[in-house]
Amino acid sequence: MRRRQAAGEVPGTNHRIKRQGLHETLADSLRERILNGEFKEGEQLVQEAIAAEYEVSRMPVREAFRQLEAAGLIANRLHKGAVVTELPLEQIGELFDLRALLEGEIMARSAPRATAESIAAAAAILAQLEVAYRGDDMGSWGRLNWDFHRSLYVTAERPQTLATIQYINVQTDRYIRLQLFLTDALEQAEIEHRELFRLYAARDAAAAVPYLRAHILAAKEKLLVAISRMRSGERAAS
Amino acid sequence: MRRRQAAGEVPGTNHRIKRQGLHETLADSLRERILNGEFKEGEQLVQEAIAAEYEVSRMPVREAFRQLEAAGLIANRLHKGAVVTELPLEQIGELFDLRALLEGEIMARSAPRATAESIAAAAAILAQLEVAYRGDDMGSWGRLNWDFHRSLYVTAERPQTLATIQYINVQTDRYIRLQLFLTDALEQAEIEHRELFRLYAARDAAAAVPYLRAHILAAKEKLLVAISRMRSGERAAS
DNA sequence: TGCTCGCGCATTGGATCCAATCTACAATCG
DNA sequence: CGATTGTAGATTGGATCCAATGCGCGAGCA
Repeated sequence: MRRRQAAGEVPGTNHRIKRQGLHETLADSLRERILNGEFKEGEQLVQEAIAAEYEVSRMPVREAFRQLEAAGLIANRLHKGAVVTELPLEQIGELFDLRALLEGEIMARSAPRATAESIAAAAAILAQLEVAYRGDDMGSWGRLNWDFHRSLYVTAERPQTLATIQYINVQTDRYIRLQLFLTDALEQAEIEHRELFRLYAARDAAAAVPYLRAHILAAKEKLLVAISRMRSGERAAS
Repeated sequence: MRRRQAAGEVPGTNHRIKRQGLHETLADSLRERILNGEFKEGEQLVQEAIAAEYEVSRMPVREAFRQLEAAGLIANRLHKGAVVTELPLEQIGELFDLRALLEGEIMARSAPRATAESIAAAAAILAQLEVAYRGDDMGSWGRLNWDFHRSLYVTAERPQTLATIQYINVQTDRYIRLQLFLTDALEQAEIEHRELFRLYAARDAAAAVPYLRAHILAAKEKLLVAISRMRSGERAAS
């Protein structure tokens, strides 16, 4: 990228452009690649290599790395490079416990405040989610899954809680996507999503909260089994 | 800092040195200054000015800014500089609600697991805290206050939960320190800390959890009153 | 043969230079 | 006289260069 052409911009068609720095675009791309499992746990990321791949200097890569570090996806060791973080099994489980706690809490407040608009918005995302599901489009499934959950929470008007939940969801996302590869949990998730939406649209917080918690904790159990199998398999292979 | 002398290092006395990059040292210093209220809400931070003040180039400042942005203390607007974030009153309250929820949850697990060592460690920090209190040393009081709370939680062995709590505490810290200036809440906090420690040392989770929650929520109420008074005062003055 | 010291390579951290962009103010035109 | 445009100053974003650090390998010595 020698002379300024900010990624996806086409000068003639600019109606609503992105207005974000190169490093941010980079961070988005790298985050997606980590969450999709392209960069595996423990893998080292070399600034020079990434910079060459995207045809930029190392500078925006450095800044992107800092953002990813703050998001907990990589760890920067002084003068020793960055590695994709690897979470022990208990901590993955702990993240799901946190989600059950926080998402339950926010749902208790958001469901009674559901509006016609918020319900329509959630329905639209759910539809996209099912399309992605049937199309085996795992890349967008991960993002849409979070978008759906989030669409159920916005009416709570709790930005700090939502931000905290989002942070935790980023961490769990890559393991969830991994699980979708390994198990047939997707079908079950689809059913639960539909029920979750139904309860939200009915503004039935008393039913939605325990259902949501069960949804998250069930995903936790399946996931932990899948990961522990996979990891012990890897260990045996190496 | 023309030729390499990493801030606080004295070459002859290196037993356990910090091993951290300049940008990290900078981030620590700037964070402390924001939390202490030296940089007020909404105030703009100019890279060049900070760089000149610390006698470094703008580069480590840029990296430090990114860390602070990730911590939620400043906001970087593209080509428009960084400003210290300002939270609306409701969101400050929300942060305290989150703390009550999460710290209560972790205390329920950590108190029964208290060990002689963890109790001794907490007692030591509590002693330091009271020294800082009597010495009117507000700078270290802020840090010690968090250290004390944290020392009560380590036995829960929930690193992700603890990290989340820490993140939220960083946000609330500057308002707490502000409150200490404005009110006489310190004395009350000291009493509650002592009681909190007593319950933890007795491994009485059933009593400690509600007491802790009440401790946090009481602080919330007092703080919100103090801040709303201060802000309306500022508005009237301007 | 085994251990240690030192040198060289790989990689990151920091400094400096240049480009891009935002703000504000002023000049010009209707 | 007001609106709009152009231009200068300020400030950040990106590129390139240099310094520092960590690591591995091989030479040299006991």
